[in-house]
Amino acid sequence: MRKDALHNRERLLRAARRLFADRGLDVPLEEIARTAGVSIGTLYNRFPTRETLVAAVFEDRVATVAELAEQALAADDAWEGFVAFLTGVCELQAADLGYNEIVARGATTGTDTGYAVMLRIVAQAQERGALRDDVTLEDLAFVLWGIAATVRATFRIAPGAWRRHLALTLDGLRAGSAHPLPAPPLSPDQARAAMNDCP
Amino acid sequence: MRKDALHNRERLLRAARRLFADRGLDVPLEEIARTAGVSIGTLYNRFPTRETLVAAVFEDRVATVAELAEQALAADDAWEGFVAFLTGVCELQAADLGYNEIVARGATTGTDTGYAVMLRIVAQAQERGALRDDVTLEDLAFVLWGIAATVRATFRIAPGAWRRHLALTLDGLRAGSAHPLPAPPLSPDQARAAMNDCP
DNA sequence: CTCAAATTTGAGGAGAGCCTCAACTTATGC
DNA sequence: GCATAAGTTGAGGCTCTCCTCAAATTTGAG
Repeated sequence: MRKDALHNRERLLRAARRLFADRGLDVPLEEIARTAGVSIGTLYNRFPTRETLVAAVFEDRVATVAELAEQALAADDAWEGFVAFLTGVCELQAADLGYNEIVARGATTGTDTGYAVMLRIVAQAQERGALRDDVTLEDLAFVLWGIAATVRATFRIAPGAWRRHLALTLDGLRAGSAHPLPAPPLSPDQARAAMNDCP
Repeated sequence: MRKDALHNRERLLRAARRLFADRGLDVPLEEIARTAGVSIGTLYNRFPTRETLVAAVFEDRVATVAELAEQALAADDAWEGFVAFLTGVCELQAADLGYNEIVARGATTGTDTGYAVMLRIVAQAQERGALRDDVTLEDLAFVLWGIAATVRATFRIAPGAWRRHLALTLDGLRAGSAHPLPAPPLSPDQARAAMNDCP
């Protein structure tokens, strides 16, 4: 790749990172190009679709979440680890509206490795008697999804307000507070499908 | 109002009711007019803005929710009443994607009477020791908001799946399972603002 | 320095929706 | 019936965003 091309790529990523974080994933591509000081044509040269650009911008988050997961699994107290993981994911969302929308569109459960790690977190927390036995990873995904809505809503007005919502939800997830659940859990495929073509 | 005008108004409302329920509030107005067998100009004659149309279509829901609230307040078991109210609101959403989006845009907390009634439900459930003392109506609005996301996602694929999410959440709201909350609650105005200009 | 390959550029076509308004049609009181 | 106010119509202008492509420019190997 030629050096000017690489340079423009960097400028585009910087601009996109900033705009996605502040205004979400639906910023007009033309605006990203303008902010980067580059023409719309160049943007399309480097990133043929919006999706490729989004993927490039949020590439690093995959590693960050994996790291959070490792820490959760290594924690002495299973419940603390579990809470720290969920809190960490929410903090990522609270720091970046774009990442929030990625979660809100179900991309989290999309990656296979991410899925596997989260399964282990749930399993460990349940084995150690911290997390109620009847929840599945899919339940958790929806619960987290709901909190994502609160994170997004309070993004500007009251950063940190989502911590209350998370705390309330966690109190319902503790092993001690379990009451019978009224319906069978969703299969992984069903959950993925539901989140991906959410109206 | 002339009789043909009234007739067209009815046809428009019928079409809008159906399309909003199936596809949400963002259906193109031209499509509503076409479905109603009427021109776009007529739609604009009857309903100058999308908002007036939406308001007319969902007018009846206000009464329905008030009724649910009355039943909740009259219940013998305070917790049962509280649960029935939340369940009822979710069922309304599950039956109508348009109403789901209205809730998801925070219009529920908008009406003053609705607000007052919900305050009474919360207060009563807390006085009778069923609902944990540290939650506010605003907390509840966000929680319900989160569940609305699940209702919307599972709308087609797994109707009823949201009942699990609601049940988990309720287990966190019971008086018995309360652990300290990490942040101060939002004021009513803050909550309203957060929901109304949610990015 | 030269030139071909790589890259950039931005005007413009395409599609979706919103909304208006001047010309036409219909209901209704007299 | 008739006049007229009320109502309907839909083509067309407007805005926004996406995306393409032929012409102009830049890079870097030889």
